[in-house]
Amino acid sequence: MTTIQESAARGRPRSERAEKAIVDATLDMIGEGVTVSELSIEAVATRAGVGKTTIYRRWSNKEDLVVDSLATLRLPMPEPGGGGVRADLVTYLGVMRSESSELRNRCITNIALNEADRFPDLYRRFRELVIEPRREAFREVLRRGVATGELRADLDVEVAMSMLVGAMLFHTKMSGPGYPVPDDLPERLVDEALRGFRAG
Amino acid sequence: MTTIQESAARGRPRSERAEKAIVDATLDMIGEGVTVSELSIEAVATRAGVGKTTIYRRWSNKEDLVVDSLATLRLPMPEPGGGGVRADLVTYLGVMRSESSELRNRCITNIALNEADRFPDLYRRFRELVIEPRREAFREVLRRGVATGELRADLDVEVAMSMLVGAMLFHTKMSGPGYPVPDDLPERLVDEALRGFRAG
DNA sequence: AGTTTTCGAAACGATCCCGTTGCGTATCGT
DNA sequence: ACGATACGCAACGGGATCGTTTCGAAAACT
Repeated sequence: MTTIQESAARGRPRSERAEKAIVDATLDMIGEGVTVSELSIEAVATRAGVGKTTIYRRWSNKEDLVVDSLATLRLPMPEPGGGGVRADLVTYLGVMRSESSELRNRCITNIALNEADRFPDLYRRFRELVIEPRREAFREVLRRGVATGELRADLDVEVAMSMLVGAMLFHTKMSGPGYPVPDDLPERLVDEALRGFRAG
Repeated sequence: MTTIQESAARGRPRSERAEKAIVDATLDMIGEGVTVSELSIEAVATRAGVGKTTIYRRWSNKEDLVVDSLATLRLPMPEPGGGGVRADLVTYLGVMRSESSELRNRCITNIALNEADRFPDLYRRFRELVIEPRREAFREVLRRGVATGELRADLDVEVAMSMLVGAMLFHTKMSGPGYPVPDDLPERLVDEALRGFRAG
């Protein structure tokens, strides 16, 4: 049967090592704040220690390279435990906080904040791939809180999420270099917010 | 007396019209999402209908041009009225919301969010000039609320501000194109937050 | 009128990046 | 071994922007 052959694969196979180096270089640069517009294949190749040919052989354009690179980011979304809404929210915000200091994860917010207008196609794919799953997980925590009666029944989940996530973003992105986000910010944020969110 | 002379000013005076056109072009482009790195003097000159010479004669480098341009942004910070904390907060967030749709004011968040890492010097000046005054005005509203007893005495003003401003930023910047910020978001945001902020 | 400075426009050589091609070498299957 | 493919590298012509310089015209003061 002509099933999907392993495609014969004659000749020298493509180097996974080179591929990883290319993706890593791409993500690192984006994480450092390089815009998609500014990101040059030439710079990626140099940084990855790879010939331009090796990149062009795999990706036909820059946008594809960026999307594929971002797609490799499988984010460590913590499994919400049974510790209640407060613990779950603190966990999620804690992940955001720790991620903000890691180069590799900075590219998430960098893309989300900077490229929406200029690369709508890239942004749309990125949004479905990375942003929405995380938002949904966050929403789910709040919805569960409402379901268990821990949170007010009439809580505006969307507004609540934007307050918590937005506050975290505000600190990680707007504090500027040299203004580290304090360790206990997630707790303080959640406690302050829950005063108004709680039922009863 | 050799006071600060009007410097004699022989020869043809510099055109204020050209200067304004240059600054306008700069702000417009930044508002449209052009990075400081990407901003080319050549493009500014073309857009302003001006020779490059005219720009280089006034600003020795791009960074100075950007800072000076940003400095012309005197922001319409609304005078907080006597309507209480809720009204003042809604007013401020409303300004943020309406500004997000104006090209000229988008450059504020664009600079604040994107350029901190790569142009720390520019960012520092921008922060002192634009960001801090606004934050201080916002903080002041909250502090006054605490003073009048309208808000809890132990309210963490910094956290409260980050929740409100961050939520607004979250909606204006992270919703992506084609997701307009609803008119009543400021009210909803403030009402949700005040549930936890209020005294009593 | 004469001097001085600015104006917009054009051109300079230099540098960067584009996407492609050719090269010699390396690493697979057969 | 041998053919096929991928590798890193260097070079190509083309385009954009850099910061500077030169130019003739315009606009102020003495």
